[in-house]
Amino acid sequence: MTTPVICDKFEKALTLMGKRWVTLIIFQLLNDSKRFCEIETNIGISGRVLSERLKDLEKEGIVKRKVYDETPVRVEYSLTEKGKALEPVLKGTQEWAHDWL
Amino acid sequence: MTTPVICDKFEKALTLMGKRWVTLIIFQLLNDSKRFCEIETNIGISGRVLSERLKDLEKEGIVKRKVYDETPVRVEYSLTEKGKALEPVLKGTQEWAHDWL
DNA sequence: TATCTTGGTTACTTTCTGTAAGCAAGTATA
DNA sequence: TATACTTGCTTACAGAAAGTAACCAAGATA
Repeated sequence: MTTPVICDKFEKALTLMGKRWVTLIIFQLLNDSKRFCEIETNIGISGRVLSERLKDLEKEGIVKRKVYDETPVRVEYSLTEKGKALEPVLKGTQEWAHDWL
Repeated sequence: MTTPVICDKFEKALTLMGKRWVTLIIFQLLNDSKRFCEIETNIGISGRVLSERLKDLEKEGIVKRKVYDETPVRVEYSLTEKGKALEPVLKGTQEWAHDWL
């Protein structure tokens, strides 16, 4: 008989944010939109996984994708309101890192 | 020529917290110490990985381990000050989850 | 025509995680 | 006495996730 220990929404959030690269990607987009290759080189993620994560985050409504039909094609990623609302969490982590690492 | 985009400490924090199960384990210990099997069943992690994570977190000074020499042996895990200092980050995530999920 | 660009995708390898079994060392049960 | 039972692990193996490198479209440039 296990008792429910954690709220579903909170558990989902923790699982979502706990996936590798996710917080780093969101942090990249906090201040301005960025294109695929910028994020890729900035955080050192492989293109295969970055593509996967951006799709997931878009599906979650955290990131939005805008295609500019230039040549070569330009794709800009940015945060939605839901994504921007994560700023305090990241800032909190930043403070903790500053104080304790 | 890539510019350094993120502070080392912050990146370390994000990588640490971004590892699977880590935030859920810390959340388990926020209010009281727990023994191995409690954490295991509460969050549904495998014993193999829980053991690995607790060792890492102990090495980082986030979790402390206390052995009670009973039979069968009892081992209690709790947060250090450094670990407790993560509470605002988890609370922030909790609020976000409440507001946006 | 050959080459370069970006934002992907695909196939393959390596690393990580889950599953199940086993272990020590006392206690309780038969 | 022998067997089973407990916790907190560890080990061996299998499956899932991530890294690597090659490739693609489609237009711009040399």
